[in-house]
Amino acid sequence: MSELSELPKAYVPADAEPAVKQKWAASDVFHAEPVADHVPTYSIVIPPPNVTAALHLGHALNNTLQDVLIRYHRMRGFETLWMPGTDHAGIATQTVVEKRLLAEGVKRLDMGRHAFVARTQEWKDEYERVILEQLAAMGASTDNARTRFTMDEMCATAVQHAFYELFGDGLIYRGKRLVNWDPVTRTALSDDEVEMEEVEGHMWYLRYPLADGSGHVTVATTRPETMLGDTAVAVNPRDPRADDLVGKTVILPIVGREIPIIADDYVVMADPESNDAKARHASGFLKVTPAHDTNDWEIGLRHDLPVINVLGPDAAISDQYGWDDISDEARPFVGLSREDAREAIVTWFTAHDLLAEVREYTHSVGHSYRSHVPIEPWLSDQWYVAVTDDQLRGSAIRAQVVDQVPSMPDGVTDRSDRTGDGELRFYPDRYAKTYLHWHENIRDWCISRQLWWGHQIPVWLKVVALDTAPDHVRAAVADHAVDEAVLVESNWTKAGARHLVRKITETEVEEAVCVPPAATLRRLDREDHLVSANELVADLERAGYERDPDVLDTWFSSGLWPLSTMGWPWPEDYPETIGLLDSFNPTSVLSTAREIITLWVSRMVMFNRYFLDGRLPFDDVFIHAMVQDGHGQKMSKSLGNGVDPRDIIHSHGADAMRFALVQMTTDTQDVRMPVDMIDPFSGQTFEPEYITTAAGHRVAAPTQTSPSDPTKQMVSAYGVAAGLVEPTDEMPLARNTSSKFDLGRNFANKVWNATRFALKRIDPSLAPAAAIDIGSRPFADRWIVARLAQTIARLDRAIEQYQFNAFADTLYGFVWNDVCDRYLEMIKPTIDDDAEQQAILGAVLDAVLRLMHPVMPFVTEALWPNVSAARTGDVAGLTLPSTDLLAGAAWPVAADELIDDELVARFGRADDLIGRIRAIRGSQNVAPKKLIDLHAPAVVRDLIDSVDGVVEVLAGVAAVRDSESERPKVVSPIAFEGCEVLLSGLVDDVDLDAERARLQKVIDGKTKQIAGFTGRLSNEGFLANAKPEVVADTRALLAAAEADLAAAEQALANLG
RNA sequence: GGGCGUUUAGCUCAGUCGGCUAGAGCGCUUCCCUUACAAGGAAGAUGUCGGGGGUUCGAGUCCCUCAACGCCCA
Repeated sequence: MSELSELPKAYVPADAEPAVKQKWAASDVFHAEPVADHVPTYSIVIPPPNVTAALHLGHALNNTLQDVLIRYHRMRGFETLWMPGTDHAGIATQTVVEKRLLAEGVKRLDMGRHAFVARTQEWKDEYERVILEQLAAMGASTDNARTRFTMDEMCATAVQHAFYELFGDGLIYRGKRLVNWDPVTRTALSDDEVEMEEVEGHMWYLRYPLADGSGHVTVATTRPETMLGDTAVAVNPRDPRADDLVGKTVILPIVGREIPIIADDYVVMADPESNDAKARHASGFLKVTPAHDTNDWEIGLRHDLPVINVLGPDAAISDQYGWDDISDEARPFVGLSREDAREAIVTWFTAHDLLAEVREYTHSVGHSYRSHVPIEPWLSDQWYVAVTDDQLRGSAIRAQVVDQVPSMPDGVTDRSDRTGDGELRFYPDRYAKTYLHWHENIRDWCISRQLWWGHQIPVWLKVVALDTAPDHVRAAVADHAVDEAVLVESNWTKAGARHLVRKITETEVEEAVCVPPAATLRRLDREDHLVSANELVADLERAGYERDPDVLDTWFSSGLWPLSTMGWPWPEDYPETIGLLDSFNPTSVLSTAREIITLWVSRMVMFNRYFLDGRLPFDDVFIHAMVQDGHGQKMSKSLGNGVDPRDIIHSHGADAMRFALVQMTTDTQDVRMPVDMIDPFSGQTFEPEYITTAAGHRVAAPTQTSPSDPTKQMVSAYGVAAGLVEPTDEMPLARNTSSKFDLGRNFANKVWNATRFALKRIDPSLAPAAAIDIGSRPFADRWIVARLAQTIARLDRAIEQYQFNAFADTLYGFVWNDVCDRYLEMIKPTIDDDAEQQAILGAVLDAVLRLMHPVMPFVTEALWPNVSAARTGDVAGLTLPSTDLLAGAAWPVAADELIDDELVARFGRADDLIGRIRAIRGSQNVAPKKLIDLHAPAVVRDLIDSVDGVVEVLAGVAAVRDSESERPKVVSPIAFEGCEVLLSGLVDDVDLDAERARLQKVIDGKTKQIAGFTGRLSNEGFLANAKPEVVADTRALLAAAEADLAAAEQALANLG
């Protein structure tokens, strides 16, 4: 017995985890280096968590799954890279920092850009540290030396280079468009940052008088305040009233503007009987406000309508942004918020008897995912990526594997033999459709954000009058319409920049010069090669250019993540990244959540393929479940209902958390996680008080009363996340926990104790000389090795298919049921005197730790030195090379000949017999230690003999006798495989009535079964159509059931 | 409005090619602190597989339909 074997009686994660973490940190086992072509590699880039806040269990789930894949493949011998890092998360981080500052009474605008960015940087530093700590605490085996941040120098170079390339290729353009404007954060949002919410609003019916005084038309609108910007009234050409009215004009009330009535198919005709609420509420006349509604914008384009913007960036009525025919009547409305303006305008219409009607109307309104206020469609200059170009959108679709997307949609060129075409696979299958559908309906991507936190757009702008513009600029825009951009050659391009010009009005031209990153500029073959990046910028600014103040959408930088983290585009500038792209991009798999398919997966595929000649950023995309709280609500940073993984690690240990998360990960279902709290005063677990927020969410009340002492209070994680309370000494933070993790905690403890058992029983001085031929061993040893071999194969298959739940269940069943409940019990009587069995136990346990390691790295690594020290010999065919660290150990390999289905099946029969005996013992309350005798016919005795004492040990049988030659008086009979088996010596006096009742129950059950089988077998259709082996199986089942019935009846008769 | 899912034991969930005599963990009941483990062991009870219809020799599984819930997109 070694010194190491003195393990505590229970596994205490908090005692074991720090030392294990330290061991890993001190080694380079998680570090990956580029390798030669023939060495297999496996790689994942972490979906970089936002530095907005700490991670919750949703992140814990995703990162655990990645770590399982990473650790498994590392053990399989792949050169394995898991690239860690964090995301600056522009708008999200800026919003939380602004909120925090506001609480201190400081406004962003007062503080200035530089100071604000510095403050945000501090926030980022803090949360980056927290997040990396959380990842380490959960055991994530990331290559920490390579940790990146989306705004660090390496990533920033990639972002600027990518922008420069796309700009030069004509795939980035600037244009005046309606954007999704968030008037609170005052930035444009991309389509997928807008959340549609049902709103119980109104439909207002406004009368617009006809200019010729012949009456009026009634328009229906949910947004009366935008009427100030109306430039037409539209009617459907099929509407019977259209013929009369189209061509006439109306006088826009308040404003006095004369606007035309036009015909457009888009207009929904009024139909009070329709199923469609829109048609029921339609008046047939649509007010057209091109500046404030995307559909109206389209109508405006079709009919060449003026665009009159009546709102400012704060969504208040304004005459400063394109409204120049303001009337005296309209002037009082200027400056009103959109809400006040709505009220005022409705009042005005009522007062002038022009409000025909008001109806309740529920409709969807886009809201900012960040500030949660309604989005304002707003006209402004923004940068776009032309993702609808076939080089981007088409390439993203062509990447999909043929069996998931057999044919290309209209307008997309077919797949070719280009690298990456047809190689991208989604798991589960169905998400291939989500991805496809998104790209079918994609629009150009607005990438500018009016923020300070992020990658500032590397473009310098200048507006010049068309007649004073340089000749080459005038010539370039001559043939182009307003808003059509064109690339030109100029002194700036000679210096390495790229130069885009467009008319913004008939008399003005905007020049945009895109400057490459210094590292790119250095390498350019250019005429004016002496100009540095700084000088180029200085020259531009001297020439009157100003840098665009906007920053890029966060997804622009995260879209480059698999490239930028590996040193692209100039790895030689960062020597540690040389060779990474060749070895590890494409990465093996991207693991992420559903909603990320559109936000991120798509962009990574487009960018990676565009910049690396078709190469994919990853081969597989695995979409994992969403973690919900106990009320079925998604856990999210913004809702504040997320559970900090450190809370679970505190209550259950990292391994328990990981195991439970893996075990819950199925293909179809989201994970529901009822959350409890721990009373910091007593340590007691309790169910918190819940409240319903204004938005209708069920969350833990910000303050909670101690269940152990009603005078004491504590604050909830929700309260803190929502900024409603702060923990203090009197009111500490209550940690969360959940009984869902008990399973994992118990499992870790189980393997801990199984190891304790083995260490006590293995004598290292008794080492067998040679590798053990398992065929020469008793049944128990042969069986457990066969089960081990079977288990390895099943685990391999589960990983290959991303079936995490199957992986966990297979592991759990093997370790708990087979190794602990069966094998350890079987060998107890023999192990002390059997050196070979000790060696086999050591090998089995060694393999168990390896198999469990990807899911439960801490407890297995903690036990590893002890188990390694207790290895006294090998089993032939089972490859378990020794290593210092389990994290760097090889995945077990079992030779094919060790898989033995017959052995496993035979044990199944024996175990069935054992179960029946144990049931009798249980029902008669026979003491566990009391041995009984068993009387059986030859066929059963043969089975018992063939498993070498296993039945005797596990069922507490002293002797197996021939039931045909002697029959004891006091017996309990059971039916087994059609034989009557008798047990004696259980009790002094058998309760005959109880025995009869028990047998009668067996008889009833068997009779019912027999009826079922007989029915099936007497059905000619079954005999004719069912597969022969199914018929044979059914016959066998019937025969067995009939034999059991006969045996039970015989036994009943024998009882007298 | 369109799409994708889900509905199986009190709870949380498995159930692959249709062969099922429907499983697991927790919880519950009984017994046991048996020298690895009470975070444990042995045994036990609990099911209209959401409702209805269909295909099939056979449906938890396939099809249609209804209902409820969730997510994504518009």
